[in-house]
Amino acid sequence: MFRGIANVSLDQRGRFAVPTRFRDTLLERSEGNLVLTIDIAHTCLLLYPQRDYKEIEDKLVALDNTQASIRELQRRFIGFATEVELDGNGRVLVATELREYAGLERKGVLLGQINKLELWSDNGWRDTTSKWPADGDEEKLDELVNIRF
Amino acid sequence: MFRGIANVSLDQRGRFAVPTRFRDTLLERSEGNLVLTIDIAHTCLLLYPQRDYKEIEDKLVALDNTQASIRELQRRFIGFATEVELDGNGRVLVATELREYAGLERKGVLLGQINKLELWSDNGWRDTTSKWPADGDEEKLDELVNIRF
DNA sequence: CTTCCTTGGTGGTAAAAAGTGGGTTAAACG
DNA sequence: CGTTTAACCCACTTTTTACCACCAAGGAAG
Repeated sequence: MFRGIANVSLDQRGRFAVPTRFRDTLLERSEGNLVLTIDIAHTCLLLYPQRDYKEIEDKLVALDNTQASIRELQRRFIGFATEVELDGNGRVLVATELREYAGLERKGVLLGQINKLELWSDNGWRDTTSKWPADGDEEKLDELVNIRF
Repeated sequence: MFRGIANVSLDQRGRFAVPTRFRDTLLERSEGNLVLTIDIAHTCLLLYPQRDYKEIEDKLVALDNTQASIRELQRRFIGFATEVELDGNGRVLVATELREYAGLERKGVLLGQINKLELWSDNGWRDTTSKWPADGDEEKLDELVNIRF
């Protein structure tokens, strides 16, 4: 599945080339059907093979949406979900609304995260990374997880 | 497994030769499949035989990632994980993003740490080592572990 | 002590692959 | 209908990567 980091650049039309390292996995798993949506907790976008997206969407739809907060969750995740596919050169077109959400202009960062790829604007990514490693991370780690790295 | 320290130098492309002392172990255990990622708590990189990496990744993926801090953890560890292999001369290529994270330029230090190798920039390593041994460490040690060195 | 040979480390080169830009056609939108 | 947006495709440029060759150091043998 997906792991690793890559810098990408968007052209004037808002397209970016998916690095080949991810492309093969992507095509194999999705047969070309991808879904791009927003991350409901962070200012980045998420690119899923369709089947992996669907899995999550199904769970989300099954929730009790008389609750306003769940309604809101569905609205965002599903509302922004856009079906995309790779063009002949392995590029994905990012719709204007999605670019705006993530603050994407010319430069972005693509992160492999197992079942999906995260797409950050260069600025957004810088902001996130600049916060770590932070002092005390090690202690926090111990509280969070019990993994020996 | 891995132990010991070695100085390495990176060339213009960011490659470094794995000292032969580590190389044999590395190849034997990994069949050439290695994973290089960042240390989530320190400014150094970690080089794992793939199977040892996978073991950790699996645990990490199993965690509940609706928690922001866990998500962040995955983002770092998995997001930077890059599959690498030794070239014909026993070298490893360190991607630009990883070099940046660790502040790696021309000189580095490679440290054996049982299941992985740590790769520090010379400066990063100097900073770390300059902080120890500190007065009182012996007392702290007693609190932490019960080992007679 | 000197020379040769082996082994590890370094840099360079050329071929292949990946990425980028843009022109043209087709489709959607107002 | 006119205008804008997206899809498709072609061609160029840049980057990557595999491979080769050289250099330096260390050890063994004469």
